[in-house]
Amino acid sequence: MAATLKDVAKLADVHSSTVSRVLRGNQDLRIPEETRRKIFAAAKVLNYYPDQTARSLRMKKSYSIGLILPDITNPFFARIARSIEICSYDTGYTMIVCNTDEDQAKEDHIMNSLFSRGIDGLIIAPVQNSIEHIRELKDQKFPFVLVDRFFDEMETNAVVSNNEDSAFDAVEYLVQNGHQRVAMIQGRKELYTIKKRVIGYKRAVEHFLLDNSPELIAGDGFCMEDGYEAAKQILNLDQKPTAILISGNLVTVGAIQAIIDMGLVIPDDISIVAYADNVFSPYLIKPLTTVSHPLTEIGTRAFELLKEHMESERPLPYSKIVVQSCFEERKSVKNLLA
Amino acid sequence: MAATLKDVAKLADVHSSTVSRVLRGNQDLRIPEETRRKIFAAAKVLNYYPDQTARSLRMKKSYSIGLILPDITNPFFARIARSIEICSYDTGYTMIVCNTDEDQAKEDHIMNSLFSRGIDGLIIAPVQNSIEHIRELKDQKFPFVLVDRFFDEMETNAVVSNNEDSAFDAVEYLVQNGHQRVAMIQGRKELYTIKKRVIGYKRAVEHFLLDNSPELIAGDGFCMEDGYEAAKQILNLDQKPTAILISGNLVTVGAIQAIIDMGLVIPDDISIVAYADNVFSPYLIKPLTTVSHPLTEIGTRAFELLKEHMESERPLPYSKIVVQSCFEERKSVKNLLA
DNA sequence: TTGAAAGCGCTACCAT
DNA sequence: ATGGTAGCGCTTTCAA
Repeated sequence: MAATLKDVAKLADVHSSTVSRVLRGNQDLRIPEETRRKIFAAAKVLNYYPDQTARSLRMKKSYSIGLILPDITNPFFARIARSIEICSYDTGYTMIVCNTDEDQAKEDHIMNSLFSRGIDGLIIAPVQNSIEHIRELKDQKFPFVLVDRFFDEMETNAVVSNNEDSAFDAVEYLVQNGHQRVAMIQGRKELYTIKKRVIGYKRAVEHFLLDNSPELIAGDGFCMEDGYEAAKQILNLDQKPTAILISGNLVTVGAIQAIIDMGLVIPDDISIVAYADNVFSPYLIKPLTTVSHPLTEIGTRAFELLKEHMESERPLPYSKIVVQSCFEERKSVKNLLA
Repeated sequence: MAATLKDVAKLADVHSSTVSRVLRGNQDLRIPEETRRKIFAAAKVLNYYPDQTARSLRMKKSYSIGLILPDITNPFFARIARSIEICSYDTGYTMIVCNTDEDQAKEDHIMNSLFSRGIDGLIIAPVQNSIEHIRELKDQKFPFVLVDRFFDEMETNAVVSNNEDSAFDAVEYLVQNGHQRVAMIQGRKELYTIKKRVIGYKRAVEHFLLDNSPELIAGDGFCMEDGYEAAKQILNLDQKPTAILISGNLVTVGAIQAIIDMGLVIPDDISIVAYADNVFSPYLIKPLTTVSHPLTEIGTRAFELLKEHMESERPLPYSKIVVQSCFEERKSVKNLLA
């Protein structure tokens, strides 16, 4: 059995409240060196570690945070989770990760379970089929930060990427390389980030007067098969595009596979720009021009923002932090003007 | 503020202990339907959720488990973590994941922190630079399960793969395809699983009377660069091998890159069998003959074993579960006999 | 069938 | 400078 404060107190021949004070290191109270020494010695002998459960109950603070993500198996979220974990570890918080699989009911259930466990704060990439439980967080003034996703209709803390701009920029880059017909394989349509990318894409198409046929936007879902099918569909159009903007790691692999299967060559026959994570790129043999997200920064800033809100006496104003995507030029885009 | 038992009791006009009994659903006590109804109604109205912290303190059981892994960012461990999380979620446990980065000091610290949080059990892929803290778990009769790694000198619960056999089998497969000089790029040398694979490889080399030059074993570490360097080194030997057995996802990518850079073609010039996870394979464009691990099964069985031990009244005997690797034949091995 | 009371281990307040 | 004590919210005996 683990030693308790009382055990230490008995061994050091003082009262348990004194032990608590000494071990918590309350500076302002001057405690004789002799007493401190006795107590530390006793704690050492008994290998005393404070019972966090009791502490949490008493202090109404658990030094733990919740992290709710779609799926930790996705390298994108794994990397964000990891950087949050590092921050938590460094500052004495314990992080509890849960996965929703994009299931709203599961998200609701997880949130309740985390609350009954007394988390001090929450970081969440919400499913976004419902907004009520998030609104309740606001109402309760509970500290939380959204990551990767945002509710445009509601002010909250959030750390998100500039998806709309990065999609616009990607198309602009293709235009500068002489492309006039640019397709998009979008990934899961109803997702916040995807919607933003599509908006950026459309804005660019309009702005640069590109071919705006609706068939140029295809795909739904994040599996390899989704990418494979969408690419086939697009490349079988009468008016084939010269370039494709692709969203999603596995979608990209699927699309490349389709291109190979159709006997086409990147970038000679078709140019590619992909939203693909840096964690993912090493796994690919083909060099790829990519738009990627600063995942470590997203995690770090989300944690810092949360910490600020958790440790503030009074409610703080919300911050929406927009991090910049990173564009990396590699040999998957042909310059048609050259 | 969250509602407490007392709040519910007041609203339902009964004592809090009665509420506790009813809400815990103690069957054996017959409580009038009327009372139950009142209590459930009150709980509903107040949106009551039990305070797990208080419950844990009282019951000396937290319904939480710890999971200590090298790095959740590694798809191998991410997949194991995910399957354990699913099991936990389904059975009402909360899982706390921590990463060691293969740092023994960090592992020790994490274990203490998890204990002071009152976890009921632990699943761990240990760094293995030290064995003392694991021995202590045994001494304390604390429920724990090792995954992926094992201490040959100590009996414990564990779920591991048959690395030695799978390496032997992989070499045998190459022999059956006519290969007589088989190299090995080993990954991080001092790792338990790697040592086992090397033993299996060496046993096969001896058994099938293959070229046993020590230069045929190369590499140390799990980065792409490690794989790249090791492959170059091996392929620059005077007596080049005809096949390589590679350990590690990124190591494999690095090795393939080196092969491409040297102007060689797989499998025409060099055959490859890789220890690569199924989660990883989709990311590769080149088809690869692989040895992979049943990650979901590893996680599931580890959790089930842990649960058995956590919920048993008396200490149970330890189980070492060996799961079978999966060999998948694809077009990266040339048949020299054909 | 239900209420009263003790106590899990800790911290913080009030004494001295 | 230190001890005593109350109480966080819950479960669980013991009484009635």
